[in-house]
Amino acid sequence: MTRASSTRELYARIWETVLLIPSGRVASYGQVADVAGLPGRARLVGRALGELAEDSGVPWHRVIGASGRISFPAGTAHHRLQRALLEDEGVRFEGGRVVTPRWDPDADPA
DNA sequence: CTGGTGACCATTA
DNA sequence: TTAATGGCCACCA
Repeated sequence: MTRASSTRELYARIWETVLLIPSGRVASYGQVADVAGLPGRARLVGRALGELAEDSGVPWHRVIGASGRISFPAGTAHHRLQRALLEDEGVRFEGGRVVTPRWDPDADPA
């Protein structure tokens, strides 16, 4: 495998990982980083998602903070959109926190 | 080059 | 429970 990964390649790897998250499930930025083979690089995940085009098909909304909270400030359009998309998939919230179980990459490889 | 910023996170207090 | 701290590091002025 290639070792000298460019930032673009790392982004691609992150997007591929996010694509694996099943509908109705959520994963944290750090979790995505781990699965993508980039432990400790949670911030890179957020950066990679910010580069996505609207029609990318990557389910960016299934990625939330480790605390179970949406990372966009409450009240923003981004925040409302992400929450709406998740609720449409059956993800439940309680007190601004996701209570639906996290994605388990081992149990749900695809 | 330096310094600030941030869709983060685990730890500590 | 919240707040501060240190680590992470790509990107930008």
